[in-house]
Amino acid sequence: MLWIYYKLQIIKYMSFKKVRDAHKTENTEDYLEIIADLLNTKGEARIVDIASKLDIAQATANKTIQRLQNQGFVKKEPYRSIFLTLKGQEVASVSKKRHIIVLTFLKNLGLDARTAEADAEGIEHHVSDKTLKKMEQFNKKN
Amino acid sequence: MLWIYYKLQIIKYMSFKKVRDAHKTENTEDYLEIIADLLNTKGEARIVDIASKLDIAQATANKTIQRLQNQGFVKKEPYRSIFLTLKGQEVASVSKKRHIIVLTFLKNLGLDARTAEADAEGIEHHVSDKTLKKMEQFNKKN
DNA sequence: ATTATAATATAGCCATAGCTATACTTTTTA
DNA sequence: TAAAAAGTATAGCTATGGCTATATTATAAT
Repeated sequence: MLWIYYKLQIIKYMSFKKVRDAHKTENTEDYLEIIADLLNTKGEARIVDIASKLDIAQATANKTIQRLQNQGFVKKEPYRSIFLTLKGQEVASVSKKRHIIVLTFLKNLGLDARTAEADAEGIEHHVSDKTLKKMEQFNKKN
Repeated sequence: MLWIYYKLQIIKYMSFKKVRDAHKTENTEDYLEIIADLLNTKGEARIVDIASKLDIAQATANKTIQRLQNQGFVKKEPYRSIFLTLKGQEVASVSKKRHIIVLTFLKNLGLDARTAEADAEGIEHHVSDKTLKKMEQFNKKN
């Protein structure tokens, strides 16, 4: 049964790359989700609000928005509010769905809203489609 | 009930900082866990092995090991193998325990070993103590 | 013992995501 | 409408974690 151990080890260490890849998209997803939220609730998304929600400096938010624009997720004119491109909308939509599934799952597991929300935020970017499905199944049962 | 929505929003957005903090320690935890593993199985931990397991260049591993040494997690002499300080051992130990709990949890949820391992790797760094306890409870039931 | 190979270290590059400080617009208010 | 406040942009800094290329050292093989 030693080979099983080694196989597991190999699988284990192959996953580090996946995690690194997830990290690259994580920030992007957070921004796009927040922008979509702001557009829905306030009607417009501005740098200040994003910075405030992420609890970062406005300069940092500004810089990231510029990157998102270069990468085609977002459109904006100087000193104006931010819009999502189609590409950006798609990412935001998928992210939001995933977020809700993970959040509901954690609540169903017995966690309070605060903890569920905090952990969901970190976990959602690292959950595969397979795991997401299992969480959905669990949610239906509960 | 609108205030509940707003409260949830506030909680939600306060958690971004926690996630960022987790990211800072994430890489450290992965390294220390791997080093502990290598010490247990091979008897020594070398840069090559770490780089290979993480699937990164040796130069990258080397640089990070230097940071870990500066931060007091690790000790090593030039061209020699790596040892964990007490501080490093503690982090590795906690990380490993957490990893096993999350991994077991995902398997109990019905996931195959490969997926469980891959997702556990990403998730483990973002799971609070409360959630970890719920996962342990779930594991005991199954 | 010398040479070849493997491992480690270093230099220098890139991108990201933070920050503060400062400049510049836009909006609000008096 | 002019001044104050708010919002945005930019410059320049830090740290991290990737990379390649190139030393340098240690180990293995001949």
